[in-house]
Amino acid sequence: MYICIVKLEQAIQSTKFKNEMHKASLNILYTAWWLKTQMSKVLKEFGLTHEQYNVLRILKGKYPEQLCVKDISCRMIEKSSNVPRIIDRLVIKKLVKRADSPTDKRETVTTLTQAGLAVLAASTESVNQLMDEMVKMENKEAEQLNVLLERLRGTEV
Amino acid sequence: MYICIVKLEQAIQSTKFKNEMHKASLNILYTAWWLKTQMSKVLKEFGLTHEQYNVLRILKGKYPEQLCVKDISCRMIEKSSNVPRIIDRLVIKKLVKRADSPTDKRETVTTLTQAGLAVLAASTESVNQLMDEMVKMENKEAEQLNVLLERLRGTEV
DNA sequence: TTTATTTAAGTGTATATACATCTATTTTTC
DNA sequence: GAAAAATAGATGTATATACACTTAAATAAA
Repeated sequence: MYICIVKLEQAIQSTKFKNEMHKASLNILYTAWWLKTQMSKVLKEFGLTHEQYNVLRILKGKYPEQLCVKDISCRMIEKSSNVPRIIDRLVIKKLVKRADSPTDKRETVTTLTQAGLAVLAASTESVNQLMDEMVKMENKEAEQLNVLLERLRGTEV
Repeated sequence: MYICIVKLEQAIQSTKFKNEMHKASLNILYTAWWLKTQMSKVLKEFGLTHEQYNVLRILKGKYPEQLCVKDISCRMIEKSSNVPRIIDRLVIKKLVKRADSPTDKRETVTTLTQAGLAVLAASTESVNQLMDEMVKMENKEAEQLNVLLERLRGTEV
């Protein structure tokens, strides 16, 4: 058991921020890293990486439908993830199976195996349990956080 | 010019969230990816990666002091970054110089070169400009966001 | 219908992440 | 002061990221 570093200032040993928005952007990057690290520790027990888990969840969302690489890519949180190679590794572990698309010969379609469903169910339970233990936040606060994050991103470039 | 995807639901093509906290965690991961992607586009013009830029900023924070690898590591946003190899690449580009520590023969100390200072100044200006254009957020809102992010992380494990 | 364009996915490379291991020091302990 | 433990950093490997490029197939344009 260890005490988590709470304050950003402690976490990155810095107190000099240009303004609150600058601090917020570092805070988001740090919090994302923290979330991923915590989750990865749990997923490792199931032999999964964070991104492999993400692909399995996406496949589950449409199960038993078969999804092509593009359909998976556009649902990924990190868009630039290299989905074909993540699928390669899931195929080796027999958690998904891949086939040629019947309608478009360019596409390959992927779906969960029974093993994939089982591993996903078990790992999801562990991840949810971790989140419940780790994050003590009121529903109202989480709602507010969602609003602020979308306001932050909500603009044209 | 393109319209950014604002809503998380659109960005990851999903509307099924366990609860607001689950949505918030995905929202943080997505927003962090979005911020890093936007910043990396700017940094690429200076031949820098996001992590190389982070190391340069940390060195600037203590300049002209020389920092050992450990001092840099503990200030990184992503703690597991492999600082020795990031420094390797910055040395090749002649943006930093590395020397043996006079006080501890195990340590190597790193400091910015004049070129490093110049590249950092120019790239920081571009990054700040991007952030100003991209993120339209009131100071009060950013403050609130910081409070919520730290509440999210503020717990024991 | 033939060519041109677009699209889907796979491949290659440099960098980064995550983690384990190794070596050379320094510090601690006896 | 010598042996044990801890620390700093380098190194190796598998996976992921970011981006450019290739190939095959589908679609659009001529």
